[in-house]
Amino acid sequence: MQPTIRDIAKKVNRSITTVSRALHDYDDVSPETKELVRQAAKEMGYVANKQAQLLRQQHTDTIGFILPTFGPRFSDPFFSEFLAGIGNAAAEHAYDLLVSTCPPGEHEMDTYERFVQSQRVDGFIIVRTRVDDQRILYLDSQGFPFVAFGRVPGLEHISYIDENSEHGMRLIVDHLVKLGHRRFACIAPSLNMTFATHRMKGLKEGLAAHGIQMRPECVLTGDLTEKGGYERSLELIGLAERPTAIVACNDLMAIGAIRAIQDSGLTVGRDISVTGFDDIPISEYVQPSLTTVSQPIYQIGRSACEMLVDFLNDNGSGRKQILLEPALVVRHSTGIPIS
Amino acid sequence: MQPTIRDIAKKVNRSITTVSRALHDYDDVSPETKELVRQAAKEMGYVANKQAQLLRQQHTDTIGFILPTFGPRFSDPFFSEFLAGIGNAAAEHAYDLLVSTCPPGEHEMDTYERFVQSQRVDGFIIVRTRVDDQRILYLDSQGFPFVAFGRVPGLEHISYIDENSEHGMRLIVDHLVKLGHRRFACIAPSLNMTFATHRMKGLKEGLAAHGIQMRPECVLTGDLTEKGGYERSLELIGLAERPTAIVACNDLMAIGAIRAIQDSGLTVGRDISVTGFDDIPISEYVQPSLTTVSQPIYQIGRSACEMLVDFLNDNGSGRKQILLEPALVVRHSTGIPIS
DNA sequence: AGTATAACCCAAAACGTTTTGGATTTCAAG
DNA sequence: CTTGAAATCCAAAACGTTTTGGGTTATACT
Repeated sequence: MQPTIRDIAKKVNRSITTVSRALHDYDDVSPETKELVRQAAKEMGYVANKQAQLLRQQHTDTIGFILPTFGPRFSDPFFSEFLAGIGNAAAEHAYDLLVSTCPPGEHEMDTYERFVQSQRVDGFIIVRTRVDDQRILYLDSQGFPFVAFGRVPGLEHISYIDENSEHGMRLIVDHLVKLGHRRFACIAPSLNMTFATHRMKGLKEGLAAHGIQMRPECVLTGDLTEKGGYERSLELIGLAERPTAIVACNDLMAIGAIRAIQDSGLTVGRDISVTGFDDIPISEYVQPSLTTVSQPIYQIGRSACEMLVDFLNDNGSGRKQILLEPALVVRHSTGIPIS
Repeated sequence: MQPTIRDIAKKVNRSITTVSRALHDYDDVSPETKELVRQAAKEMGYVANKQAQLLRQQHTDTIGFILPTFGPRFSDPFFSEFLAGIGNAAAEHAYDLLVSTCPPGEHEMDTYERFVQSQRVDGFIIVRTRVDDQRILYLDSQGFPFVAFGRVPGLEHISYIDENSEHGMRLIVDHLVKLGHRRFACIAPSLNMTFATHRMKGLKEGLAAHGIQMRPECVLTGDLTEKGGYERSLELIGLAERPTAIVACNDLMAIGAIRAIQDSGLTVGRDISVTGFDDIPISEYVQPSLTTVSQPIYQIGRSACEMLVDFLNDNGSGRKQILLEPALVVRHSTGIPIS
């Protein structure tokens, strides 16, 4: 059984008040008493009961993060890196991280409501914002603290960190156009994710700037997995007027695309160029290595967490919106089109 | 401000005792009162304050999981899938998941001690067991509930779930030998991870069964990342008597190996065959696709969590050791050696 | 001597629950 | 009418902290 503050009090012959205050270094406790208490606490292996402490203090020192898990084979490296970021930042600021998993839709909001109403967490980190994002609408309406990775249209006041996907996509387009590409295709995620809208906007505007337009049958939507990228790419390859460049909206789908092209007997970077987005570590190792746009996912996780912690402590000073500039990473999945 | 049980009591003109008991469906509350209370609770949007509830009940309904994060670019798909497994299982049993991140070594034990002593979690899930695993030694000595993914030598009594890596490796060896391979090399993880010892044992015994022995310079240790696999493979390729098969102890390193072979101007599956271990989703999509051993990571996460929950509820009946049989997945990174 | 100040200490309340150990009422049986 | 049991209810204690609102003593100053 863990010793309590009461046990220490008994041992050192002081009141529990004094013990508590000694441990918290209040200055109405004599140095000798403080030393005495600290000594005893250490000897007895005392560690404060967090539940009790937090109940009294009326906050939780924990931040919530709900993983939007899609299928059972949920293995997007994006998330483990992001999680590492918030986890480490949280640990540094003595916050705990309460993680829940929940597929988007249906019971998702129940999970959020349960967490805020039962006062289990002080704030949330929201990832992959959506267009009509119920999670954010709800938290915002409740005045519950959160920071989002991703903007959400129509809600400019919320705290977010995001990368400038429009710009990232323009970098990709410029790169491909410079290589000589004119026939573009694209594999987009479902457009209710805001990052998808930004990437598509950047893509279309980038192309428009060069007087290029994608034909409607050339833009398909995939589910962000390799499998999705693979299947959509086969469709694109089968098109009468075959595209020379497939712009995938994330690396995983791009990797699927590479594979589809190879399975069709074509060569990536010659017959068809492929680009990704995210620069997950593996994209350097696939063959050919993937031209993509890098975003510092770990760092974004860290920053998101730190923004939230700042907010919880200072009650909301500090910068609330951050937009990161991405960088193009040219590798070998893109080349001069042969046709 | 969330309403409390006291507010409900006032509203329905009963004591807080009765309200509490009504909400918990005790049978010393009249049906009418129950209905009344429930109605009021719903109207007022009452949700129990979890901190208070748990303080009183002297447990936490949360399980702890500490992610052993190596570098900042921590993006092992293994972990996101495993996490999804425990997360979903925990949610189903109304447990929360407290996740912390901590690089192995140094302060790792502090993190564990803090969690158990501050009574923040009811039990732990431990992943990637090590040979002298301080975490397990500590938890076991404290009688603190946990289940491990991975056995640990000398501690047969602990609750664990593991897959039969020895067998998995023997499947790989048999497959390669049947193809005609005799010159094997291997990229092992640090041998203080128990899964590494099992896999190496399986590998060596499998080879021995065919009268094959690996030369010492042919077994190198990598850090489980693509990068590590790539670098170690370059060394192996540079060897005077070049191996015809590189057995990597996980998929990520295998993917690095594939890349290294290709960068050296050789072809995978002809000049050198490569095998992985884990069957992460991407291994189906690299080129050539990876021959590997599949283990149901998501399911293992689920089971580990369920074992722990069972233990916490029943106080320890039920099966405590599970060993899963892996399956060989033959793809295109292995073939008949040409030499 | 009286009083103000500083230094140190503590009892009790509070946080929001659950549980303990009855108390009261009702009603049927004796 | 008394008794016992069943059906309802509740005051208070408890969980382990932190905070409030003081109290006591010693010292220094007028």
